[in-house]
Parts: sequence; C-alpha cells; structure tokens
Amino acid sequence: MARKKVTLAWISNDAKRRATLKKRRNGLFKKVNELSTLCDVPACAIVYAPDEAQPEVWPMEPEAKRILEHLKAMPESEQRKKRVNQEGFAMQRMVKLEEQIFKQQREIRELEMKIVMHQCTAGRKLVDLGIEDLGILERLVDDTLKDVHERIVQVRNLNPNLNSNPDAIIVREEKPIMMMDGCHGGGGGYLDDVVMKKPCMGSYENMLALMDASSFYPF
Amino acid sequence: MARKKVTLAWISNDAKRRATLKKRRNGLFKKVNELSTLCDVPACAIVYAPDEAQPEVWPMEPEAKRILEHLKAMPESEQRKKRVNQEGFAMQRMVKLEEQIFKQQREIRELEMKIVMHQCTAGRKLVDLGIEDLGILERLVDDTLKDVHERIVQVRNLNPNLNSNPDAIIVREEKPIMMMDGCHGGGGGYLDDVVMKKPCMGSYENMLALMDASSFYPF
DNA sequence: CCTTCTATGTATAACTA
DNA sequence: TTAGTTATACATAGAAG
Repeated sequence: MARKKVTLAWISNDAKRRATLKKRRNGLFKKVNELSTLCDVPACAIVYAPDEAQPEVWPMEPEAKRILEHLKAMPESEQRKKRVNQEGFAMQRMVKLEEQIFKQQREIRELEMKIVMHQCTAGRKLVDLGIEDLGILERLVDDTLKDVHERIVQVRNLNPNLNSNPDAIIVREEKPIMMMDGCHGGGGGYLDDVVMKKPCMGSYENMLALMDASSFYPF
Repeated sequence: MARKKVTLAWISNDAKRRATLKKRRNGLFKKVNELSTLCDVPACAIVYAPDEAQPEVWPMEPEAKRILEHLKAMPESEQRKKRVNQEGFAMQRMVKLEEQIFKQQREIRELEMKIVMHQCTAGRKLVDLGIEDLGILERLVDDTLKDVHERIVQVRNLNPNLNSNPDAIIVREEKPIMMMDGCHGGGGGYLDDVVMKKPCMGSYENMLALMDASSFYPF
C-alpha cells in the first residue's frame, strides 16, 4: 500500500483532487485551531472550493472578518515595504540553495572517502588522491582508529587477562591499507550515520525556512 | 528525547510558545501552499504574532486581500507576465540550483547504498570481533593512518601552499574516485525506485503567480 | 460519494551546539 | 537566539468496504 511521495503539483485526477482537498482542508483548519490555541494568537484560514460559492473559513466568520479588517486598513507604505522584502526573498532563497549545494558537495566527498577506505584492498593508492581528499581520509582513518581503540578498551575491561597483541601472528602485507570490511556498525561504529542519516531537506522546505516573520515585517 | 503528546492548550512557557508559534506558522503556511497547488484553489491563512503590529499572511498579503474581496481578474494577468519576465533571470537560476541539489541528493543516496552494500557483504561489526582481531585491526588502521600522514607530508613538501582542510574546499577537483568496482550486482536494479522528481519548480512558480503585479505595484 | 484502515510521509517537541 | 538533529506524533495517500 506504499504511499507515494506527494509531488507538489496540480492533481489532474478529479476524484483524487477533490478527496485531497477535503482531507487537507480539514487538516489545515485543525492546524489553525491548534496554533491559535497553543500560542494564543488570532489566526484564520480561508479556502475556496470549486463548486462552492462561499469559501470555507476558519474560525467562525465573524472573528475572521475582524481579523481581516486589519488587513484592509493596512496603509500602502507598509505594503511597499513588504514588496521590497518579498523581492529580497528570492535572493535569500538563492543564498540558501547555494549553501545547501556546498554542504552536499562536502557530504559527497566524505562518503567517497569512506568508500575509499573500503576499497583499499582493491589496490587504490594514496598517490592518486589530492591533498584535500587526503585530509578527509586522514580524519576518517583516525576516527576509525579511535573506534577500534575504544572497542579494545571495552573488551579489556570485560576480560582483563586478554591480550590483543597480535605481533606473533601478523605478517604485514605489501599494501599498507587496511581491510575495513566488517569493521563498522553496531558498537559505536563510525559508519552507522551513513545509513541512518535523513535525506537532505528539499528546496521547498528551504524556502519555508525563509518564511520567517522577521524577513517580511522588519519594522 | 521522547516527544510529548501535545496537549492542546496554551503553552505557558514563553520561549517554547514562541518557538512553537514560529514552527507551526511555517508549517501552516506550507500547508496552505500545498493545498492551493495540489488542488488549484485560492487559499490563504493569517496569523497574528504577538509583538508584531501586523499579522503574518500567506500568501502575499495583497493577494490575500484579493482573495478576500472576491477579486476581479483580468488586467492583472498582463502585469503578472511582466513581473515574471523581470524575475526570469532569478527564477531560472533557482531552477538550476534546485536541479543541482536534486542530482546531488541522488548521488548521496547512491553512495550511501554502496556503503550499505559493503556493510551487508561484510556482515560483521566491531562488536563481533575478538580481541585478537581487534588488535590486528588496530595495527592495520594505525598503519594506514601513518601512511596517510606520510603522503600528506610528501604532498605538502611538493606544494607548501596546499591545505588539506576539507572546509577549504570550494570547487571539487575532478572526481578522483572510482567506486566499488564489481560490487554492483547484476543490473543494479536496487536504485530504480529513485524516481526523477521534478525539480521543485511548482512552488516557485506558484510563488511568482502570487507575486501578482497588481499586488506589488498597487499605486 | 463517504468511511475506515494502515503504511508511510511529514511536522515538530525536545535536545544539542 | 537561531540552526541543526532525532525520535516521535500526526497527517494523509491509497485501498477496501
């Protein structure tokens, strides 16, 4: 019954659109109520439905009307201020988008470095990496080392008589790169976040983030 | 971090109430947008914030007025076109940015999947390793770290002005990574469900539509 | 056209930096 | 304070009646 991901676009299917309108209008009005209750602020919402001469209004018309009177009375000069702010809106949004892109680029690089770590047995050489990638890799390896240390300490605490010194066993291989497969996850594994991380917010949410009152009404 | 069950009552704590107001107001306006986009109906919401002389209105306050007054349509559409042209540049840029973001998000997801694949293949966790394996691992990781250090020093000697701090990255070098050779089981169908989402144009078009010229130049 | 159901997406309370 | 995270509550798309 997998629910689709809701594409923000006009719903062409008639029945669906009407169903959605109804459900969401209810949800919207509920939210209006909650907001004005929780925060004790006057609030209202108005939705025109096709086929309905009068729009749905929430809360009761009279109160809504009172709320709306303020708008009518708002002087022009303030509207102009708002206009200016709204023009700046696009700018701000672009800045946000670019920031997001930058962050994502870093995230991508980091993931790539993690994979390099996994890959090393496949023969990748450090010589192929640029200085920046080396920096990232350094940190990752260091983190891994810390995780391993930590785990060793844990185990030692449980069994103080154990010894992890593998000198007698280990023969260093030609390749200096460790084989990471299977060394992650679970107990503080440094890679868990890769799996768990929530997908980045879409740009639309970003836009909403900009919809802060202070940007619009800075007087 | 358990989220409380939201008692539908006035929030007495000041900071909390303000935070909630802000969050929920954004959420509310987002819903208004979604509703009017999905179902193509005029809709608006108005929220008064304390400490603000004027209420928050969504969509643009003048548009809201129009909605409320059963606005008259025609002459405005032409002005809207003009408006859109004026904003055309910014809009196109934003579309580009959004596309880029979307592509990057897919890239990130793909990288994450590759790592997951590794984890699954390896199927072991740090916790699963015995003390000896941990010791071996420790040395391997440590050796790797040393190798990385060494390589960094080498590179620095060649180019003393280089900086390995990832934060300094601005433009990505040519993609140096070759991913996971041989790890894509046949067909690689596992990513098929990544649907090409239309770059969030809808919302901005909608926004522009709301930026009706008559609303902005009401003099 | 309604409900009702429920799996899944989204919003957001609480927390952290 | 504002921004970013995470876990959880809530909203709702799609299906079935």
